[in-house]
Amino acid sequence: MRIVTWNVNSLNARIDRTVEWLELFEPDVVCLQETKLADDAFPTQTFADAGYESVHHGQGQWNGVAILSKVGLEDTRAGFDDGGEPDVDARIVWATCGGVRIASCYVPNGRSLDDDHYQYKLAWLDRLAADLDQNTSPTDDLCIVGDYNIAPDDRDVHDPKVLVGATHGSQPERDRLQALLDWGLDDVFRLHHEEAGLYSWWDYRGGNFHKRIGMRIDLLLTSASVTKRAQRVLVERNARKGKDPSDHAPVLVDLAGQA
DNA sequence: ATGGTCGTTTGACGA
Repeated sequence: MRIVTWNVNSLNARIDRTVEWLELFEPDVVCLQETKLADDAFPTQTFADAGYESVHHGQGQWNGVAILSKVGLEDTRAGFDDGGEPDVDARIVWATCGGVRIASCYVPNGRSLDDDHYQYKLAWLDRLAADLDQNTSPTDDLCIVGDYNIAPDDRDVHDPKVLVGATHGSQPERDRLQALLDWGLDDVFRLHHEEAGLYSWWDYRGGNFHKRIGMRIDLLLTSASVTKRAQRVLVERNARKGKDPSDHAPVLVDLAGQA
C-alpha cells in the first residue's frame, strides 16, 4: 500500500500535474494540503475518473486538505474532535483507508516568533496531540501526515542559521513534534534516511531548488505497526521540476501487506 | 546588501 503526502499549493493551479503524477505513481492513498478550494469546487469527479474516492475539507482561497483513496475511505472527519471550538481554518481531515487511520494535516506556518499566528501554530499542534490521544491509540495503525511546517532537526535545512530566531526550527515547535513522537509516532522517512540535505520544500525564489536550498517539512508520522511495514520512503523530487510545479514535492511510503 | 516567486487575487498579503 502506497501512501503519499503532497502540499500542492492550489489544486486549481496544479490539477493537471497532480493527475499526471497519480497516473505515474499509482498511490493508494493521497493526502493533499493547500488545495485552496471551497468544498463545492473540489474536483471530486476528476479524481473519481482516476479511480479515487475522496474527502475534502476546504474553505476557499486559503488552506484546505483532502484524502484520496483507492482502498476504501471510511469514518471521514473534518477538523478536530477534542471537545474544543472548531478550528478557524480548514487544516485537517481524517479517514480510514485500507485499515490505516489517516490524517492529512496542514500545520499553520507561524509567520514569525512574535506573530499571533505562531501561538496559533503551537496551540494547533497541542490540539493535534490531544485529538490523537482522545480518539486513537499508539497501538492503532496510524499515518498522520502532511505539511508540518517544522524542520525536525538541523539535518532538515540547508543552513541551520536560517532557523535561528525564526519559525520552523524553534524549540517550542520541535518540542511539540517530539511530543507526537514520544506519544507513539515515528518520522518514518528519517528512519530510512539518515543523511542531511534531503528536503521536501524549496522556496520558489532565487532558484533555490536548483541550489539545493530547502527544508524537510512534509512528514509521514507512523505508529509502530505501520513503521514496521514500511519498505521504502522517499521524496519524489522530480515533481518539483519542470513547468509550474508546487513548491513542495510529494513524500511517499510503501507499506508491506494488503490494504 | 538586498531581494529574488508564486498563489490568492487586481492591491496587497501569505508562504
